[in-house]
Amino acid sequence: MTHPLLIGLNAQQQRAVQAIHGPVLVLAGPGSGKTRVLTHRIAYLINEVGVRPYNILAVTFTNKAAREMRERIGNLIGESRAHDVMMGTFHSICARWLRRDIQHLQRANDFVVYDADDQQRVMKQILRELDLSEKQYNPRSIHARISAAKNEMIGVAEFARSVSSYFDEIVLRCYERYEKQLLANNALDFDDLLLKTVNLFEYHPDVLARYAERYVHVMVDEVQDTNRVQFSLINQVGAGHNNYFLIGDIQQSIYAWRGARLANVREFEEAHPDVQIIPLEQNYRSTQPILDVAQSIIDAAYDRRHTTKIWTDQQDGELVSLVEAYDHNEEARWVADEIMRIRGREGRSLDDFAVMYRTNAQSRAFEEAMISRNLRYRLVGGTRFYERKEIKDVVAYLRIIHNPHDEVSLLRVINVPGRSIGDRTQQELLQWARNLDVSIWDALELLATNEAQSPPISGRARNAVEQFQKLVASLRDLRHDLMLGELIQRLLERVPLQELLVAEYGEEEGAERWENILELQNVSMEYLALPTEDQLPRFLEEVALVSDVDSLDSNKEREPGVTLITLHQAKGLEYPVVFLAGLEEGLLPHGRSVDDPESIEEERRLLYVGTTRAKQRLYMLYAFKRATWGRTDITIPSRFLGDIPKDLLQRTPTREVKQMPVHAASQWQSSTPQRTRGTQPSTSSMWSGASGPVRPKRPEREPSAASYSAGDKVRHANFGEGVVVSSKMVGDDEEVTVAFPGKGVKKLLAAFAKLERV
DNA sequence: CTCAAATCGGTTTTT
DNA sequence: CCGATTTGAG
Repeated sequence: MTHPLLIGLNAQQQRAVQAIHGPVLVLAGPGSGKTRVLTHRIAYLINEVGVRPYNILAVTFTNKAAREMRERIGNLIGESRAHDVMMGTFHSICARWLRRDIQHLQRANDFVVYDADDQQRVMKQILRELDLSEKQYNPRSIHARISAAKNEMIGVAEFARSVSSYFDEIVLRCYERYEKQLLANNALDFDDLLLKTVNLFEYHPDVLARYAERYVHVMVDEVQDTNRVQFSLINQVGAGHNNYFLIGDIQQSIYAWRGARLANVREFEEAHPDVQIIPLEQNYRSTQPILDVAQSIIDAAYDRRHTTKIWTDQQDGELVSLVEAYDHNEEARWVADEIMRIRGREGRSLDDFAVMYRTNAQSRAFEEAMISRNLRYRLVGGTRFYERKEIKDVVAYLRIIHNPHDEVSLLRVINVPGRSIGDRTQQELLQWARNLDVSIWDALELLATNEAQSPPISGRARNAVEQFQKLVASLRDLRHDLMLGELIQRLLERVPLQELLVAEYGEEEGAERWENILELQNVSMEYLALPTEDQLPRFLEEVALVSDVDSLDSNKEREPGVTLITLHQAKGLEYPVVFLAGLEEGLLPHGRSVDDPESIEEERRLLYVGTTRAKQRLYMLYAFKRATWGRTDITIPSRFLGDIPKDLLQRTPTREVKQMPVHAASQWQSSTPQRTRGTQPSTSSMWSGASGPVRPKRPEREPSAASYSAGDKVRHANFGEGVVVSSKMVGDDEEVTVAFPGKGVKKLLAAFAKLERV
């Protein structure tokens, strides 16, 4: 008799669920139900094998995946039993462990976690102190280098040994200083969360032993995207019991640029000769035509050692559409229109649709098209909630309440709102603190308690600084006694941020940003259940570690909307209808990857990931012209399109035409998809170069006449009366520029802004 | 120190 | 093109 937890699983999946001893490597294609396998396996281990939830460690790629998996396990075997499984991303799990045990590394556990923005601020400060020009040494690239080193577990000392260029010399000096600074601020950056944990385990085997004993089963999803530190961590924690369960898809490896090593998988196999390798090849997600396209893209890969066949029994389905748009705006408009058509015809929810693209910047045109058609959408990525300036300001206050030595946060808000503590004063303070070898906070305290010998500032500035110190100190006094929500309330009462936002951004946007702060306060209510003194630290930790996809919840309450998302973020997700936009040379493959064959191959896999997100319908789009930075260029369709046999695609015109554009049709059909694997882009011969066939010319869309002209007087619901400065047609929409006395000049979409003529 | 004007420069992808 | 940062005047 089949066990209840195995019902509905195929033979390979059952094998994976039941492989309860020793190292297991599951090589799973897209849509093969690996999440399901992981879920059922955990439930099975607990219910049937008698493993305690507490003894299971499962690492997922996003926090969202962990949350959903926990919920599903709860449905299978009961919430209370699912509760104690240790689940999350590498980063969140390491943060939990460090919070508990970092004192073994002589560090306090009230550390704060620095995100990209904070890291950058530290770097800038360091460049300033080292007297290096920011122009010459870009803080981002220096930090990128340090980050890469940390991912490879190369500390300052080892980095020093491998310096081989002048740039490295500079990086080394910054690296040393950067580490010092983070230590002084009692801060860890993203990379430290992993690296310090590995260090902790390395230097303190007794601490490691506790974890290694506890976690009888170590499971890791998306193992192809792990970097060296993460792999070390897996090996450290898993070595005791040797019950590894690693799931991955080599063809979906898209994170080499942040240190992911495919070699981890190979090394794992070599280190464990007894490894069981279980393939999952059946795809339950997509129709055959979609998989055919995906397969043809991956089959053209330069390195075919890993290409495995995936198959489905869903033979029927629409052919994949290939669409050439005139420019990025038409591309977006066409997608929006097609969504409206299909939605009506097939009775679909907006949740069924996703638009995927290579760079975040591409989302803009889609947003505009959705807005003008009143289609609700959900933008994933871009500026995230916790990266918004006003949110970061509040968070910075909370951070110094938690850990006043956090210099980045302190300097961020010391003059927000304006307290007349300008750059000059700040630099003086900083210098003074450095000379005394104390943190800025310590320096402020010295100043406030009048213990200072020769303070660097006096008069008004000094008074302002002391006021600030008192403010923070008084809030700090409350931190253990007040619920997080109340603490934020007190903060907002004493720091007039609302007024500041209105002053800075105007009535409307100021109110919008204030809403964000109130939303933050709302989020803080989720921590009510924790003991009062734990609320703030846990909140700060999560603020730093949430990713944007995490917020893509499956909440039934929310309004349906089209998902706009980057290809990277789309990994692991699926949608009935998918539009892959901007399949052009320079975009996919991205221009930054063209001189490196390995990177090009990663771009290919990225497209593979994109195509395999689609369940029923897939559209691949490129534009004839694309505007970047206001400059419009003629494009070349992505070389990867040339790897798809023509009979797998249907060309779909973007507008009603009597006949297919002659050139486009004949070109496509006459091109023989003979692949010259890896050596040269096969499409280049088809499209680019003077000798190639002429690309279809499309007439410019006839602009319909603008209905407003300069000098017209109009009224707007929010801005009141104004005078039209100019008006132009942007596609189907009229963009009116209106000057509102006292409110400034605004660009408005006529269809949207509901202007009244006066 | 603050404000406005001018200049610069940036786009991969993310935990 | 748009935002962030720098510069110069008050």
